[in-house]
Amino acid sequence: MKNINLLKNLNDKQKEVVSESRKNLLILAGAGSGKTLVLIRRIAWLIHKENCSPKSILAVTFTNKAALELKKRIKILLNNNQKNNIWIGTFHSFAYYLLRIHYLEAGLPKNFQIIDSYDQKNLIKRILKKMSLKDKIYSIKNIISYINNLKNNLYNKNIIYKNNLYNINLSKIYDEYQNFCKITEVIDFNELILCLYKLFLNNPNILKIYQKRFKNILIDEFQDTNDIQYKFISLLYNKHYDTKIVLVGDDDQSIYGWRGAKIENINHFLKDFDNVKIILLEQNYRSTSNILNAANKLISYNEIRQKKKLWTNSDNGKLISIYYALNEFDEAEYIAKYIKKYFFKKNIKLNNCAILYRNNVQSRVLEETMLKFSIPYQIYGGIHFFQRNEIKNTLAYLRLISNFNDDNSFEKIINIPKRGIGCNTLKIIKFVSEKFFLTLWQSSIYILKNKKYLNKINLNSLKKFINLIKKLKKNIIGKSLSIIIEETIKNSGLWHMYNQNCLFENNFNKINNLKEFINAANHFMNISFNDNKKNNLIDFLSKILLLTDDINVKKKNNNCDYNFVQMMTIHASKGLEFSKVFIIGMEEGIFPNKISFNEKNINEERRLAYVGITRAKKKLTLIYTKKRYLYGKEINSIPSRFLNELPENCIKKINYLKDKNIYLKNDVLKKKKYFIGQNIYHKIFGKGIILNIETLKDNKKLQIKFSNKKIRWIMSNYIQTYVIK
DNA sequence: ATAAAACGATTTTTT
DNA sequence: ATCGTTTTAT
Repeated sequence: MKNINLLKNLNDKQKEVVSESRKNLLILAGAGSGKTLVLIRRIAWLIHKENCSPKSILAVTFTNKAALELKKRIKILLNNNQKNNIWIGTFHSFAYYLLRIHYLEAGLPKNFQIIDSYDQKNLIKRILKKMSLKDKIYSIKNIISYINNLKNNLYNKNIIYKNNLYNINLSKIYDEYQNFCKITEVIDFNELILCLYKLFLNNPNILKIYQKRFKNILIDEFQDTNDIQYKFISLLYNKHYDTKIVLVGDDDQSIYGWRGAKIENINHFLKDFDNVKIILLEQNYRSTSNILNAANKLISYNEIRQKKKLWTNSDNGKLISIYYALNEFDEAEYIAKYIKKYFFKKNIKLNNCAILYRNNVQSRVLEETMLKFSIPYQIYGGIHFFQRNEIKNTLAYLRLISNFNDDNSFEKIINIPKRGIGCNTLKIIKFVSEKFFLTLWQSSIYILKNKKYLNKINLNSLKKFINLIKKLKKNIIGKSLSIIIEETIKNSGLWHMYNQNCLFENNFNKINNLKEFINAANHFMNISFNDNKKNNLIDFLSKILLLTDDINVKKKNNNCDYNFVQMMTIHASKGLEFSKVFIIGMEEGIFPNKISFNEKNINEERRLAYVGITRAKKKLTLIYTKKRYLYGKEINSIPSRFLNELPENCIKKINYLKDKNIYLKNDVLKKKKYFIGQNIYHKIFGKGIILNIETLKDNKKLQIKFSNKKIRWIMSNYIQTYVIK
């Protein structure tokens, strides 16, 4: 083990990063410059060459996925199977872990729970209702950014906002929000980090323990850190303990400014910390010269940036194609035909091919077209697994069981499945809760005890609900997590509710998601923070919000394993690479997005384009259209300004428009016709015959008898229905 | 209390 | 177009 050469196959700059001794480092690592490899080697170097204890190393990543990858690769490099005590994780999981230990000093309840942005949104809606403020004026988006801003500025209300009525109300909403979190024992994602920051600030003795321990701090994706995270790093760093920080980032790939990330933190670091050495990793091992030249030229239109220029030893490669499509259907078909031509005929794995887009809505036509051409694909993103309604409902039951005072969850499921507790009953429960300063649960108990406020029927419904929750809670004792979840889903009536209408495609998926959730429970418990193997429900419920996984991948046309065209937003593609990349919708208003038509945001859009382009290894195709349907309207497209910012000698224009006009009239505009008795084929259910047709606004609901004799209603626009010619 | 109809907004998304 | 929310009708 001691013989591994940690500098093997590295260029000079990379070697410098791995072996630089006892200095604060700022590593500006361009796309495809071997950043992760270098980070891993550096960690191994610290342990083997500088005799640092693995315990002294804190490595912070932007996502759990990245953390897992880092852990895995370090384990392989260090070639040991035992736990190595290196702390690798996100800011949030680090904060969570420490706050569970120091909850008392942090002023948190022992069983505090975490709320995600979805819960946060719901909570704000409820507060607006309670305060009778119109959420059109006080938009949820503004309120969330107000809350996050305040937390980023350590609750200092005086700094940013003027004293007008609007801001006074915002401030009131904020107080309500914080108060509500306190009562129901929950904290949001930002508060996690802020709480730990405060804990350290107010308890120097605790801070000292961790300052002494973490003498090597490495932060990946530094351009994505926000204010409070930066403040936190500064606090944890103590030069008197010889702490050394390595920050790795790329200001050109900063695409999360809208979420509060501050590229300026790179400059702050240079100013605030002593003895910082900057190392540029500019040699790219991923792309051809043409692709890199295009990326460099494009990003040079951003004026304020750390000047950095990617270069490569590889040859020019193919020219970048720019295809001018008639509309989004033509756009998708061009890609489908290309894939058929180059990937199918030559038998190249489809995983090497990615289709990237600015907005998720753009994936729909792609999806239809891939199905039409029988090309297997995977879509990343869209609605997150844990934000699906059926999962959220299950979570709400589980949370209410573990904390009766969780008002958010209480309100969410009080009438799911329907049990005759409507908004009037809820209003009364709320009224009583406000009158006596009770949570919704306590208020319900009060109402039941005093038999006041509600009539007999409603009283009875409420009693049934309260008893159900009590029964569910009793039932979990001594059982394993997946059993708890399964029984909660079944006993709560959720399973029955979704299963009842299982004939509909939607509910069929929901039941499947619930099954997946039950299975996932065990998997999640295995990913624990360090050695903490406590398998209790409370820990699990917080963890799944922190340790989100890639369950939200949608696979279709699954002919063979691991062979799908990859489809995702450009944001989601960050950190990945593909031989062949298509970027679609290169049009003003779409990319750059029309909401970003101001200088600051245009720069971020440009960085996004830069990220997209640099995903490609061998061949890149950019597509824009003449016309496009968007939100039900046809618009004339204007080519994206980014297309004009590419060097002429790297690109090749393709324009088949003339031939396409005839083709379109005959094919794309023709709508499918269905009739009773027609034989069809469905991608999941197989062969079937149409029994009944119900016409809706623009699509049709088909009742189909499948070969297994089951009868289902299927929406015709679900496309999995194929007409057999 | 619940179902149907009208209305309206509409980027990116991880923790 | 589509999804979520609010209003209106049963």
